[in-house]
Amino acid sequence: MSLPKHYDAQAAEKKWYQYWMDKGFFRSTPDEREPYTIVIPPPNVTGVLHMGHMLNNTIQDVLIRKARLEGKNACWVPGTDHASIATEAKVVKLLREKGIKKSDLSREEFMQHAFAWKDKYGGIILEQLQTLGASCDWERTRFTMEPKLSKAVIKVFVDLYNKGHIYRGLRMTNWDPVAKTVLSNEEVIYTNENSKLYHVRYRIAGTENEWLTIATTRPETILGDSAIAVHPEDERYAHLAGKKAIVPLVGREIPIIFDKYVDMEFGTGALKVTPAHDMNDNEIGERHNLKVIDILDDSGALNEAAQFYVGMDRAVARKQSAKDLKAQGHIVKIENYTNNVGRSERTNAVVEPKLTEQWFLKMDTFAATALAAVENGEVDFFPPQMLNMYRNWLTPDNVRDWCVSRQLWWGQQIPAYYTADGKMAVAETQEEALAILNKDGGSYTAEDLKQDEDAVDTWFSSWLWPMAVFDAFEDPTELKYYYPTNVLVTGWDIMFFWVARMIMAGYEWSGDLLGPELAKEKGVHPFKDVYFTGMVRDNKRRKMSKSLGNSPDSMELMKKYGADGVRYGILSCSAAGNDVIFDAPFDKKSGKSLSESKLCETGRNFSNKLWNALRLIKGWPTKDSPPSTVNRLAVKWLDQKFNETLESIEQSFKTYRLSEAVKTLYNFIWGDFCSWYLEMVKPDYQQPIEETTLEHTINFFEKLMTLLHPFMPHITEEIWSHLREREEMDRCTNSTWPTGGEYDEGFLYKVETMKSLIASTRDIRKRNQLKDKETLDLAVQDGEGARIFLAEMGMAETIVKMAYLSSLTYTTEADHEGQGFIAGTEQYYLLFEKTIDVAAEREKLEKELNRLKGFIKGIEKKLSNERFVAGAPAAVVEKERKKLSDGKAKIELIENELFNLK
RNA sequence: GGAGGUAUAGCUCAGUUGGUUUAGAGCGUUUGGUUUACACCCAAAAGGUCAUAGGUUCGAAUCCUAUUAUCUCCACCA
Repeated sequence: MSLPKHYDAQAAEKKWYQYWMDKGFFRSTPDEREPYTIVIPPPNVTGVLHMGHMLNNTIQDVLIRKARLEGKNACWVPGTDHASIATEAKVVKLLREKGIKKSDLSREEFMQHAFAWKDKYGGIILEQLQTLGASCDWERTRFTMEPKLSKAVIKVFVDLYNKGHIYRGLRMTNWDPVAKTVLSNEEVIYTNENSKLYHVRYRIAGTENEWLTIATTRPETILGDSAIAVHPEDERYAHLAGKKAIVPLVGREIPIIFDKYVDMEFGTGALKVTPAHDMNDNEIGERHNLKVIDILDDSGALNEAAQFYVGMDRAVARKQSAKDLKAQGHIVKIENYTNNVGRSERTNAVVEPKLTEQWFLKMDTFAATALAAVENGEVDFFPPQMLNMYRNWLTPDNVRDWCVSRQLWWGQQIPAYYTADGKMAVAETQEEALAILNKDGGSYTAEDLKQDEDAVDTWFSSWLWPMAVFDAFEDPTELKYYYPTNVLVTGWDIMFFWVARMIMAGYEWSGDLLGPELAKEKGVHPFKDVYFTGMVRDNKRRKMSKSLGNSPDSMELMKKYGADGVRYGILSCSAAGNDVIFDAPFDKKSGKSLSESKLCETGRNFSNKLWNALRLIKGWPTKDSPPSTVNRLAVKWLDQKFNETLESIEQSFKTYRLSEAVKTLYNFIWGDFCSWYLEMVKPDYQQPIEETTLEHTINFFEKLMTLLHPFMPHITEEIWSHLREREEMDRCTNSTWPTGGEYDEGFLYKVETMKSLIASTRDIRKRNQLKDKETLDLAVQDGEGARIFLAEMGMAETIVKMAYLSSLTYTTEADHEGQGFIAGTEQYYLLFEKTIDVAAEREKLEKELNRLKGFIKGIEKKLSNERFVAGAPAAVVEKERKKLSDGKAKIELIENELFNLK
């Protein structure tokens, strides 16, 4: 059998993913095993896989695959989110391109278009996740707007309403006067625009020539003024307490009020208050009980209430009013000014603040519950400092009621029904609404009812996700097995929008669904741990985004480096919670990101390294004879080193330090296994290896593949299949996670000393232009330390083999040709004919001597401090003493060497 | 304006409750290599006053305070 020189990731990845799917390895149904559950943060149904998804889903896959290897019932539920605003915007845009206006369509017609579009283009991202190797149970794929999930949303809305948590109220919203609709915050784009700041003077009522000057960018709204506000501590205006001012043009008298909101530094320090047309003015108006005078109609033109310029557009009215104010002597000055103007994403119209009726969810008790859940440790955050941000958001001062209504069609329609005569009922169905309305003898019919036009906020469906994916609101059977989920993996940017709200929902409903006993036993939190990933940024620290073009094409990356290579690349640079700098270079011409990455290249090279280690082993003929001492040492060492490494990896997993875990494995496999172990046991060319040593080697390789499998599933599966003859269900994917064992730190340290000894001989060869293969003699200064060190089984033989020596001998001579060096605490001489550059040699040794002396001085200072010896743990003191004696031994060696150098 | 994070080698980052760390890895750089597994490789080297200034401690990259830089979220810019 001959294996090609390079590993073909493309072919292997496709083959194995199909195999896993065919064998149902990712399928999960409740059984007697311990469950390990993750629900995917549902990506936007119309989205494509970007770097953030890759990071996020690779992490989830690592966790779920590890759990599967540990024999747990691993269940990873995939799905997509309907993302109401983004998707509706896309559909509206698409329809517009076809010449269809949303306003010409009925709700039903629009929804048909939207669903058709979703069916055609939606879900691409799920296929892309499969390319990445995501081991989701695809039979469980859910969508936040599918009928069952929508039903749950409606049920929950009604429940909250009946419990008194939901109310309807007026709220300042962003009004698009062209589309004549309310916009969500996300649909408003703010840019700095040049405008003018008008300083307008108002006459104080009851005076002839006393004025108060305000600054405004919108003089036309003067017609809707209800007050003038100044800061309560502003001495310039203190005398105006209780006075009134006269609004120019209309001549209305308005109070002068004092409010801390006013910035004394800005303009004149006096602010005109127009509660109907400004968010802040509205709040001031509420505090001071001011009249709300709405002077604009739905299209942004002035209405009757304005008295002047009626029917004129606000922009035209602005210029006209400025002209008129000037003519009447009210304009003090006009400045050029740059301010932040919000425009509609859809129509580019300047957004007008407007009061509209919205639905709200009271947050106070929910917020307290969600905060307590994390503070008392029922939910743990990783990294833990994320709790600070969470606390800050959920503190009562910062919590605002959640506006759950959105002026959109793509979403669950709010289950509120109105009658023409102003009655309202909230119910899951129209029939139930009728029943409520007719309870006291009414006689409304279905024709009398009009359902609320708005849809609920997308988050109002996603907050149920961990319960809804198990159809908990219809039948809690599966919930009882899988809930609470083990971990949620998500970005910290949606901590408040999503994470906190899922916790709220979990505490609100899962207790009832699970029943009191189970709820007590398992808890009602939706997940035990939350692992916050960082944002993926480019090498200029900008958030990767489509519009910037700074995100590499994820599919291209996987094509180039293999899914395993990309998984390695993205994981290795992502410590929990820290932002991820993904170093993809830019094309200088276009400024676009190239689909290249050094990190992914490292991952691909790693796959190739593994592949070649396999090729090496497969090429070895075997013989039936007892293992050599070198091979016995190699096996003993790697076995213990494996145990040590496994322990460190387990530790990293416990705290979700996945990048640490994968790097540890990388270093162990590449460095210890390939560069040292395999080189140690490698037979001479075309010579056989002992069967027992080969068997040990294959065992090691197998265990390593299982450890690496969660990170790089395809290559490990491929290698697994070549290592031995396999049954069809005997795959790396469902192999068994290895258990650790004992290791002797002293022994491992000895081997490290051996490694540095060998490295020193290579360094000396290189410095002296000696060929690596040229065999030389090595002499070690005879002494107890050297005798003990070299007495270790196989040690001397391994040094001879790995350092290309002809012999390793003890010496007592002080003077040697060749080059001396220290390894551990022993003095060695690599022997060869050499003219020694005494000056250079002395300089090098003296440098080292000085370093060591400083080192010793520090330790001596420490040890001479009684408080250290008394206060520090005994083990620490002992370690310091060892450091001291080793250091002193080395100093002595160097001083001897210096003495001998003439 | 409110809040939070980050600052360690040229770059990207580790450094887990302060103590075998006068500090590690990968990439990059330099040097050597036609070693029959791998040049997607092998061997080796150089490179850091741990942002700055104080403090706590027997001991600080690690804890505290201030400063500076930088990033993010929330609110807003009359």
